[in-house]
Amino acid sequence: MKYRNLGLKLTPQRLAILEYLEGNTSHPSAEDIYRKVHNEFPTMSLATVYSTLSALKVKGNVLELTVDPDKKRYDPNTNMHNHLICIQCKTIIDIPGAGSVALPEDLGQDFAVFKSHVEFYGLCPSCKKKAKAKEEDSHVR
Amino acid sequence: MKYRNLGLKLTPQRLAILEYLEGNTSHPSAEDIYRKVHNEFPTMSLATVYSTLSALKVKGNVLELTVDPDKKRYDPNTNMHNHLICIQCKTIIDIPGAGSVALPEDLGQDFAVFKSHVEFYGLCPSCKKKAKAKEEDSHVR
DNA sequence: ATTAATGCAAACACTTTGCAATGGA
DNA sequence: TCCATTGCAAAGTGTTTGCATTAAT
Repeated sequence: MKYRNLGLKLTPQRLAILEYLEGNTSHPSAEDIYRKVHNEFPTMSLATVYSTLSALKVKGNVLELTVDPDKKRYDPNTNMHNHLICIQCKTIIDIPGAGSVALPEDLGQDFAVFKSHVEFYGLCPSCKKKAKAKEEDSHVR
Repeated sequence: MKYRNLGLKLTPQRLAILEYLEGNTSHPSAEDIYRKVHNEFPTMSLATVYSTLSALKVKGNVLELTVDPDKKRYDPNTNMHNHLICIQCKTIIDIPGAGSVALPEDLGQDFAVFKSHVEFYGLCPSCKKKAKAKEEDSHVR
């Protein structure tokens, strides 16, 4: 099975969390994960979610995002990518972008940069469409 | 006086906070601000710090940063700039960078981007120097 | 005189911890 | 069997809120 080599004991709880996370691009919080997995697994506790996330983070199988001012979000996509935060609906959307952004030239010597992460603040496709429709509507009136 | 046009009542507490923030590049947390200002102003309460920060944020005089996983940090520099988080000493350092980073070309139509913020993860000048010294030391041994 | 701001304490939200019981390896 | 993991509850942070008092305008 695909999770065999994680170096973690594969409890049913962990499998349920891993399955929920697999390919998930919704950047769920611990609470989000708990709610979902709790359905199929009523005995699951929130502490277990936190402990599993912590273990996965250490193993490098999950990224802890600090894009939400209220709570940590988790991302099973550990490949380098960026995020757009929709200022309207607050959705967090993956934005491809492999290479690390470069520091301004004159600073390159002073710092060592290992990775970078870009937060775009704007409108997601859905909210952009709505805003455009609203704007056109106001022209007609 | 320079804070007259904020549209806020200028209480001594607020003046003390504004003065502490003026030109400050340390990205302090609410607690940091409280501790400092509490010295010269023993009656100052933490709730007042939070309420003042909230008012300043609304007025656009302070930025609330979400770069620290543990707490919010505040930045009186509201001009567009980026940040480097030193993975060694955890310091947050301003990195110039005016223009908004561009989205990947093929996504430009779907999204609307108003601003962007780059987080660089690496070593600050001081920690880079230390790391280099240590490395050279190990060559000699 | 009005009305917003203060300070305190209580409430809240998120996350971590201690520990006995459980169950993978 | 052994030791990591679970679930629960309690505790720990950071932040917000309610409210009577105070003070800026």
